[in-house]
Amino acid sequence: MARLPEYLRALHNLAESGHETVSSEGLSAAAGVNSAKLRKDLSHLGSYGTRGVGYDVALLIEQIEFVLGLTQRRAVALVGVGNLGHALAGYDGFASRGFRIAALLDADPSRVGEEINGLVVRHVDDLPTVAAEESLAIGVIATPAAAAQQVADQLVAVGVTSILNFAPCVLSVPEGVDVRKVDLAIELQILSFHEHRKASLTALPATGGSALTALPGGFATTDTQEAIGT
Amino acid sequence: MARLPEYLRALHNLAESGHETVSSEGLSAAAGVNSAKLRKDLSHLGSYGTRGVGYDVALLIEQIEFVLGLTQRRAVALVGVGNLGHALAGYDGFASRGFRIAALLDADPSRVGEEINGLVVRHVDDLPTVAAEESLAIGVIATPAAAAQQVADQLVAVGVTSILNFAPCVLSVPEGVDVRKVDLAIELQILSFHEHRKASLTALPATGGSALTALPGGFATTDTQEAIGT
DNA sequence: AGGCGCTTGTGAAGACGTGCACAAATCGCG
DNA sequence: CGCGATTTGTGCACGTCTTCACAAGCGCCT
Repeated sequence: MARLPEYLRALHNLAESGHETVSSEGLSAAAGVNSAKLRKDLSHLGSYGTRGVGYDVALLIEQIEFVLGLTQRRAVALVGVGNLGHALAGYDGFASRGFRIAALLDADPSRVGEEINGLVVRHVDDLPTVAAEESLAIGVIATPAAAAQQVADQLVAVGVTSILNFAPCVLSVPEGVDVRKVDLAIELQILSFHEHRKASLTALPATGGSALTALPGGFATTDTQEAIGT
Repeated sequence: MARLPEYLRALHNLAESGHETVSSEGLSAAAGVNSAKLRKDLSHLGSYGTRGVGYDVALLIEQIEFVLGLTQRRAVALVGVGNLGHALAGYDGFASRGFRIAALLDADPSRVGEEINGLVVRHVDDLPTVAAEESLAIGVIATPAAAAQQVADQLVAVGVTSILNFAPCVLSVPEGVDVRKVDLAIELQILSFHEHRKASLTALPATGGSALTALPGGFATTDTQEAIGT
C-alpha cells in the first residue's frame, strides 16, 4: 500500500520521542488515517502487534522498511539539473529516508561539470558508464517535458526499472518498468478546483442556473486530507 | 475528479499541434487512461461531444478550466524559500498553468529581502499585510516539518482555504480548509517497494519461505502507471 | 434520402477500498 | 487464579471506482 511510507515516517517520529510501543489509535492519528484502516494495512504485513498493548515501534519500523525494500540504501540517478533538479539534488530528505543520489546528469553541456552538494554533474550520455559503476534501479526525471521521453528510454536502456517523473507528460515504457508521476501544477489545479467548488456553494446556493454553474458540486477527489482536528 | 488536470494538459498539447477535435480514444491515450473512464469523466461534466466526431478541443479546454476554477488566475503565497522553495519560485509551470506566485515568505531574517525571479522575499509575519494586498486563497508550504504546522495556522488565520504541503508531516486545519500533501521521499519509497517486489518475485519464486519473504507479492498501489505502450 | 461507419454516453457487473462493530487475546491487578 | 480494561485482528456491509459492452446518435458518401 501507498500508505506504508506515511506510517514509517510517523513511527520514526514516535521512536525519536521515546515511545516503545504505540496503539493503532495513536499511530493512525499521527499518520492521519482511520485506525481500522491502519490495522488492516498492518495485518496485511503479517505484522503482529500484541492485543491490549499495541505495536512495538522498533519492530514495526524494521518490518515496514523490509517490505519497502529500504534495508539496502538504494542508489538513485537524477537527470535534469535545472531549477527543480537543483532542489532535489540538495534535498536532504532523500538521504535521511533510505536513498542515495548516485549521479547527477544533464544534457546541457554548459551544466556538465558543475558541482552540486558534493556531486559533479555528468552528461546524460554517460549513463551507461554510471550504470556500470553503480547498481542503478531508480531514476528521477526532472527535465522539461520535451526531453522526458528520451531520457526515460535511456534510463530503461541501462537497466533502470523504476522512474519518478516530474515532467508534465505521459511516459511510455516497456512492461516491468514502474513509473510514478509528480506534477506540481496539477496539485495546485486540484486545490483550485476545491476553491471553485467552495466558492460556488457559498455564493449562490439557490440559483440552480445552467448545467455549468451547477456542476462543481458532485465531484470527489482522492488523497485529500480535509478537516483533521483543530 | 483528480484526472481533469491531466486531461487539460493533454488537450493543450493537442491544441498546440493543431487538432480541432479529438476522440475519446485519442485523448485517453494522451492522458494515459482508459477511454471509457475518460468518457464517463467528461459526461459528468455535462460536456457534450458529438457522436461520430469526438470532442471539440477548444470547447473542452474552456469547460475544464471553468470547472477547475482556472478562469481567474489565482494568487499563491509560497512560504519557505529554502532548497525546494527556490525551485518552486522559479518553476514556470505555475505561471503557464493558471497560477501566479503573489508572495514569497520565510521566517529566516537572513533570507528576507532576497530577490528571486522578480519577487522579494518578505517575512512570514507580514502575511496579514500580504493578504490585505492580494486575494490569497492558496498557500504552499515548503518549510521544514517542524515549522509547517505553525505556518499552516498563520495561513489559515489570514483566510487561506487551500494548502499544498511539501513538508513531511500531517497538518491539522479547521474544517473547510483543504490540504494536499506532496512528499518526495514517499514517492521514492513507493518505487523502492516495487523494486523489492520485483526482486523477490524473480529471485526466489519457489522458495515459499517465512511469512516475511512471502509478503511483498499481494500488494497494490494506486496512481502508478505501468507498462504503457513500448 | 438512405445506409454505413464511427464515436459518444451509459447500464450493468465486477473489483476494490473503507469503516463499523465485535470476538479473540493479552496484560495488570487484586 | 480470575476478572476487567484495553487493544488487535477481522467478518460484513456499504459505497465508490473501473471496465466491458452496447444502444443511440451524428456525419458523410452515394
